[in-house]
Amino acid sequence: MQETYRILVVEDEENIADFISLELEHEGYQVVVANDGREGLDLSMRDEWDLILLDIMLPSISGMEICRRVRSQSEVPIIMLTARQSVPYRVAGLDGGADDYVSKPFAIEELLARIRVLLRRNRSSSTEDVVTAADIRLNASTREAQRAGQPIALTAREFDLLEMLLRNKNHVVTREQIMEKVWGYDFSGETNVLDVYIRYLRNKVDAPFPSPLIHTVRGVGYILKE
Amino acid sequence: MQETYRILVVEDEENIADFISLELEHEGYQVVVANDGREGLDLSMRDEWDLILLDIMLPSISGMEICRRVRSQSEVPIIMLTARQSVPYRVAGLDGGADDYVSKPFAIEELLARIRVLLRRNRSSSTEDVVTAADIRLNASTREAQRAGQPIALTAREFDLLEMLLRNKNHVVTREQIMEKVWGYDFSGETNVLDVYIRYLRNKVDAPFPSPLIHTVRGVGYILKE
DNA sequence: GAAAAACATTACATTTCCCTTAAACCAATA
DNA sequence: TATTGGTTTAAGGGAAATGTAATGTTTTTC
Repeated sequence: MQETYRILVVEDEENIADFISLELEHEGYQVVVANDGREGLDLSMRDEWDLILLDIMLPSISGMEICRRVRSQSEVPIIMLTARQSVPYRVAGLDGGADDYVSKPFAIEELLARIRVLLRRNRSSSTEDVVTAADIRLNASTREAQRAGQPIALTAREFDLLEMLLRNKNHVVTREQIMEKVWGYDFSGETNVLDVYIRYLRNKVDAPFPSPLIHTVRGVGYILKE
Repeated sequence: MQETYRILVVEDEENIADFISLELEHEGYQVVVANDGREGLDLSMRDEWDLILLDIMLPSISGMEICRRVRSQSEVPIIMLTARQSVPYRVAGLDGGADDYVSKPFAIEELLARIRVLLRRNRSSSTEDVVTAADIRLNASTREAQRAGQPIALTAREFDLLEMLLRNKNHVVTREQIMEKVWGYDFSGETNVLDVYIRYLRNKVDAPFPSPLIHTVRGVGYILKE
């Protein structure tokens, strides 16, 4: 199973953003575009990106500023984009925490190659453990959960349960399997904790959103799917 | 104690090799030059380098070939050097395993910046003396701590605990992990030292500042993040 | 279509976890 | 030995998480 990489493009010039976005999507990446610095900062701070393409010249907040802010709390690869040819800016960008630098106008093939380098690198070294399905995203290393970008507060048990369902997305998991994995082996016989916790999860994960993801398979267990 | 980085320069044009070598040494790097492909291959496979600068056009064996051979058995950062402007060569270089690419003629400052990026990256995985997160700064060798420039007096245990949290910034660490790492393996069962020391730390590290960095993840452990 | 089974829902009791404070312990040093 | 700074234990409290039990609803079975 091939993971789909999520790339954030922060670029105010629309024709360039469109061009990049189109090319990246053609390569099979999942792309989101932010058209100004404020939006870029907001989106980039959510930890759902495998790579960020950042224009250095932006209205409201500069790319350098965004880069610093992101770096303070994440190791996500960042490529700076800029029209400036001047060396000092390149140096500042790289020293400011960016992983690479491409100056406009650039050949799209080179940009794609540099993206491949950074993604390849992170693939092996990253310690983050992110599990996704549909628009749900669990980060096991920070134990944060979100759906459709919205953070969801989960207790330890709720998180474990959702994680289990997520790791078996599109496959039914039996009540027994869940009880063993989430509650531990020798859980005293008659109990309905699972039902209760499924409800807790549904309240938080399904109720506020249009389409439910947690489905019960009567007589067997539960399944998470769209 | 500051580590000295060892850089291998594989470059056949002597005046360029000398120029680069001189600049790198001026920056405090330890430099070895190989003047042709054969020597470059031997050296690059033999010794332990922190980074390799590789000219793509070499007599006897091409830089690309060396790059592939090195990659097959090491993750050492490689920067390709070349006179070619053409994009396909750049792409081939990057996809062939190089981490970065600088085309001649280049500004030395940019080359230096790119070297810093790659060295910085590799260093962060191993254990470093100075650990930072947000506006916190720990120096493990002098055991000094500061936040927002303000020095903070910490006891030995407090320092170890904060260091552990810092080295795992943005990742939850469980109470068990902390107890093992900071208090040692066989710590007698029931105790709440950790809670107490978390409080001490919060008093010194978080309380005097606007935004807290130490967060508890109920049922799991603690996490340091903004 | 009634009874049974499986699951959903709700309120409530209990437990666990963590925070806080103070006091005890311990080792180094004056 | 007295003092001091650092470390650990102990105890109490509060809030959140967890599990129970009773009741309601839906689906299956006979």
